[in-house]
Amino acid sequence: MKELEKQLQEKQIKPTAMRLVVLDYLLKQTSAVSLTDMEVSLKKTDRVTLYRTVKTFEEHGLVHRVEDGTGVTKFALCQPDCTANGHHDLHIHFYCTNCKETHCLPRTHIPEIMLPDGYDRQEINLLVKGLCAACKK
Amino acid sequence: MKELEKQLQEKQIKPTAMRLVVLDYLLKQTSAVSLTDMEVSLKKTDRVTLYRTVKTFEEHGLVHRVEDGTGVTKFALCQPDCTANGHHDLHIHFYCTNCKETHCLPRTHIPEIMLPDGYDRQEINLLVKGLCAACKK
DNA sequence: GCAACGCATGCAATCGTAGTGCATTATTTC
DNA sequence: GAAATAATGCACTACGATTGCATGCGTTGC
Repeated sequence: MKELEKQLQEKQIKPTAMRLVVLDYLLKQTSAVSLTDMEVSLKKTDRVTLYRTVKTFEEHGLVHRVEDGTGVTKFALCQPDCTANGHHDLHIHFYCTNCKETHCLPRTHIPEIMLPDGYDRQEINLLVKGLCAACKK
Repeated sequence: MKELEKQLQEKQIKPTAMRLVVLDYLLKQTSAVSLTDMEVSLKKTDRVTLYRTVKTFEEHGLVHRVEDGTGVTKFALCQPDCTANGHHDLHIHFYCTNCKETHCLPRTHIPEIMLPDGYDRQEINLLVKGLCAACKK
């Protein structure tokens, strides 16, 4: 359990009981989760507290927001090199149209994008939809 | 005005008064619009009717859905080669963090994406966030 | 040890968008 | 022109995001 606390403190997040529970939960996930997912899995937790917890995590570079086109915001743990100053999650997000799960594909990288003159890039979001490896079988 | 009707009929959409108004509005836009945008601009229109109108348009390949990470669905006219059988809007969508507008960049194209083994691609969504040409000045 | 402070938590409530059901109106077909 | 079909408008529901406020808890200074 000390390990969890350490992870929070490395990101300058005070390790409260709630936060440890949420971090522990996130570490166990294989796909990005919505607030509702968390709320259902972690009984006895208030939705708003979860909302603020992941918000804190996000602000400190521990989780990143995943937009998968469902209109529901999902969250997943960041790569270790993310900080409060900026996220570096330049990987592909994959939404499976069958199982409805959204996976981070951290081994992938986003190719160079050419923008028209005058456009200034700050962030890139690449979402691929299709069938995941498990559902394709 | 006959021109508008023709555009609808080419996509097998019956040209009603409402639909002509919506198409006319969409043709005048330089960025993707939300239902609320339409509702505000087109007075006297019911939100649900708009909702169903763009849904019809989408099903017939006249408009495509734009996901810009704001959680609000936006719509923009398709390229001419889209049909009811499939959209071919493989261009970049650009969300300006300053003016909050979302532009289609039809001249761009999405580079080849390498997915891990087992993943089956059906659709790609590439969203770039930053400053648009107008806001960068 | 305790008082004061700040931050975290939980509850209630609000807001905005998406979506459905149904009655009414318009349009097409014969 | 009447019947059938499709489109429209209104009422209402569902749900996620978000804020305000009161309470709880942990830390610090004395």
